[in-house]
Amino acid sequence: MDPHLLRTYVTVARLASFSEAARELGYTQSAVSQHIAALEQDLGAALLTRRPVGPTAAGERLLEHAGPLLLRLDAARADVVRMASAPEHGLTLAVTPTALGPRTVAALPAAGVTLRALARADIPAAVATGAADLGLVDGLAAPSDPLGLPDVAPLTTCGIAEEPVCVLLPAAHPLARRPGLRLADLVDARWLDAPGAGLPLDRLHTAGGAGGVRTALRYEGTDLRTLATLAAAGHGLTVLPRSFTTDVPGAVAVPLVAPRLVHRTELIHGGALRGPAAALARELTDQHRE
Amino acid sequence: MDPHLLRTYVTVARLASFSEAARELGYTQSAVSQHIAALEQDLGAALLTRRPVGPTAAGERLLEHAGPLLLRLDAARADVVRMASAPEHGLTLAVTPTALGPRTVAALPAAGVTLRALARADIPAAVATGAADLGLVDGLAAPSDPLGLPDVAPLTTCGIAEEPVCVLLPAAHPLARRPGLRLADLVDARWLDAPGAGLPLDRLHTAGGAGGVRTALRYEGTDLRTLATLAAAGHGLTVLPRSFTTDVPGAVAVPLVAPRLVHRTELIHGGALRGPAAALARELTDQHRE
DNA sequence: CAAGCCGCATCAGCGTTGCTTATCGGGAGT
DNA sequence: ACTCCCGATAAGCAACGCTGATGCGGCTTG
Repeated sequence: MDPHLLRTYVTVARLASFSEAARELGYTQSAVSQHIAALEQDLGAALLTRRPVGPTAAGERLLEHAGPLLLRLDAARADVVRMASAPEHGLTLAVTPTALGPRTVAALPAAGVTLRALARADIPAAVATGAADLGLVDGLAAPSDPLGLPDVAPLTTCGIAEEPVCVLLPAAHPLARRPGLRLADLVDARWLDAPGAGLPLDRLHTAGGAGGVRTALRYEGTDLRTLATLAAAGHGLTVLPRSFTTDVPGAVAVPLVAPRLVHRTELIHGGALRGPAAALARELTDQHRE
Repeated sequence: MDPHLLRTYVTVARLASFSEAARELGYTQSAVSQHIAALEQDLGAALLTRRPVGPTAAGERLLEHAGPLLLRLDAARADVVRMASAPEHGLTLAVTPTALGPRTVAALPAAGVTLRALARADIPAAVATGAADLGLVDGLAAPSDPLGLPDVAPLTTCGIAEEPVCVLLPAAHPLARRPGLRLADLVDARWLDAPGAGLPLDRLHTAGGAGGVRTALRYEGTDLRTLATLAAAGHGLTVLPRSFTTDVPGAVAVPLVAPRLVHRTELIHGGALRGPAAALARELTDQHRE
């Protein structure tokens, strides 16, 4: 199974056309046809239906494998060349929106930094393939428990910050005066579902037990300011790390005391840390250790 | 990066010899030398030191990637051909020692079953590569929480059983009369460390907080009977799923009530379930649902 | 210290693979 | 029914990859 063949296969499957795939890959249509034929003969199974072009059952299966496989391949290549090439001057960070706490921002070098906001699931891939030098991922976890990240490649991750999480309530909310909230107090509440903002509610689901969390409004952007404003206006509750809950007019942040969850931020990097990336990583981990 | 080249690279690195690797792979020494040269040129980095032969820093890095990569490749091939080939008559199960509960044993077909006891970390790989049709993995987890398994390939897992865990104590132990035990009661106790038996203590570590679990005796076998006997003789405590704690002379099993952990068993399988494997999987999951 | 040997690199030769151009066959739209 | 579009197939050619032979450096041995 040549990765080359695999790549043309996924291209054909994506475009649903041999000729289109050939154009995109810079081959002739004949070559693509031969690639697919070679793959099918090698695996002893039909992978594509022709006319119309589409994956068979076995082909669907192969597609599920192909993505991670090619990703890992890129990751391996990137990781090795990174060790041999000269340390770069710039620094690219892949981050989830809520992973950039004030302390982290303060630690950034003054110039030459590129921030790339991504969905949390894409950050390991970005770091692995070298699209970013470092990744910052956050999430809800039990204290000192690691976040479970998809292992697309052998990456190193270490926690760099943990802080309490707060529930953001409109100031007029009956529970806004409480010193602390238990999730059980909020079983009847409506939530803001904000999958793009990095704090998925499903972690609350599983931590809170069987009761489903009901969502009032779904926000697909990544801007936390908007999210906080929505919460203040009473469109639903949301959980945020404490340092993000200051200065939200009309809203009150109440710490979540049960279940015991913290907002945890992890730094993730490949094997070779060189140049400014190494300096930043050292600083962030040292801060946490202190 | 041809997987072929990768395979010869890991072989050379493992045997620390070009000629030996050539012999094992059925190539000439010349071919192996060319393979390595091609890889090094492709990646633009030296991977091996010659005389003596050993991986460089970049080579070490590549080795870490190569294993999972080749595994995934095998898994993809196995998964696809499994969909196309005729359903087999036999049935191979990869299991951890404690994953085979009495209910599971009862559900096995009368003939044609091969059981393969493996370490838990190897079971996903065995299922992915087709070395086993189904895998049974157990572990300690919070109720209805999935076990975190290494995702070597797109596999499907579903829980098939959960049962309380018990601490196995010598009958004479001062705590043996208690109706239930908290882990906090046992901070001073000595434990049996049995990494091969499938219930690693480290899960207790993380669940129980910072305090280290001190081990009195390390048992590297996989036999639970021996483990139970050791516990009964006072060589240390151990945790076992309840159904494994009956009929241990001289020992008493006391349920662990805090932290709330259950012994969870999961069934793991690839994409194509056919023949007896499908029947068994259906039965086990149905039992659990009821 | 010198000779021999072992092991990796290099080179020339050759078979096979893999890509291209050209052509065929079949299904859909007009 | 004609035509267009798309994928399969055939022939040709270049490049790749393997083999066998040779070169060279280091380690062992007498």
